[in-house]
Amino acid sequence: MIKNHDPKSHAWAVLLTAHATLIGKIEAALAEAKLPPLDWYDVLWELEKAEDGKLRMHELARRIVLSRSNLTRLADRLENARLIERRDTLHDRRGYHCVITRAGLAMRRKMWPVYKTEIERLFSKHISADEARTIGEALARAVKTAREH
Amino acid sequence: MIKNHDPKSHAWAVLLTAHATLIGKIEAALAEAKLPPLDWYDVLWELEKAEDGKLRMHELARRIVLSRSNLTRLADRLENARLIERRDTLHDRRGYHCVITRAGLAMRRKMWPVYKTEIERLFSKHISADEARTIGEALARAVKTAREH
DNA sequence: CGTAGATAGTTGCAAATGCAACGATATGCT
DNA sequence: AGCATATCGTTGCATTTGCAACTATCTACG
Repeated sequence: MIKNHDPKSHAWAVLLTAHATLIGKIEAALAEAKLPPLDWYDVLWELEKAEDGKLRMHELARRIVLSRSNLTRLADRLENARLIERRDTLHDRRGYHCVITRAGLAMRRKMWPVYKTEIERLFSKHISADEARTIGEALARAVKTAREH
Repeated sequence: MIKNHDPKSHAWAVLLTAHATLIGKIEAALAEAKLPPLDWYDVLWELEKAEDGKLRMHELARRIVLSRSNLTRLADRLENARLIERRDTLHDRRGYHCVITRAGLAMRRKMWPVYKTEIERLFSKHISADEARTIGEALARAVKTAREH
């Protein structure tokens, strides 16, 4: 099979359509299961992984790759749903800690099987472990340098 | 370096952050250059590639992975900017052809160098041709099967 | 033919997003 | 100490998105 595209542009193009297609399916599966959108999962999971289940707003925004103002409102929604709380920080009165609640932990746990099933069905099933390693390493390099500056 | 993540979940996670990070930078570069957002590029490019520079709405939506209703409004914006036109189809009075205009071709050509530079700077520069092939093939497989059903 | 159901595309409305501006606090420099 | 500057997070506003409902047309089938 002959491709008249250079492999890098092709990879980029496919990355975009893969992202759009798979995210669409995953959001649909979550909605179908009456669960919140993927955004919420990301927040909950980052908090759960973090020391003491808490992070500063700006740090959380950085980790889930979201603008600050958008995180403010995403956090509002999660706080309304009692899945996280905002607590004053001790040493910087400008900011807050986002803290995951017990209900937040439970929700994350409830979302995971649905999410996981979709990742496997749509993604993992179709790629080998070697390919996965290649993808992970290559993209991690790109992200790393994109972030540095 | 030891990872305690399986390579596939890791690849998925990195894919998401890479997408978010790089798209953010690319949109910023386009805005900086006073050019329209990436969406517009996708529409223009699909039309330009298509036979006679035209496609049915639903086909265009499918190719750029966008819901129909969102395409309706994206097309409205492009039509207002005179970059595309909607023309009645001969054989199906329900639908239209989206046709790229001369100005649309020019705009696509104007956006490309900016887009291309960013793809290279943020993506291509950091991956080898082999890695690119692996990424392209693996993700294409995933997209293909995700679309089939 | 005529009707039932599918398909094309648009629209209304509620929710989410992006951007710039803002108040508050922290930091650095003289 | 005192002032300029940077950072933290939020807010207002205009734009974009997502979903369901809707009109119009097409297709299939009795």
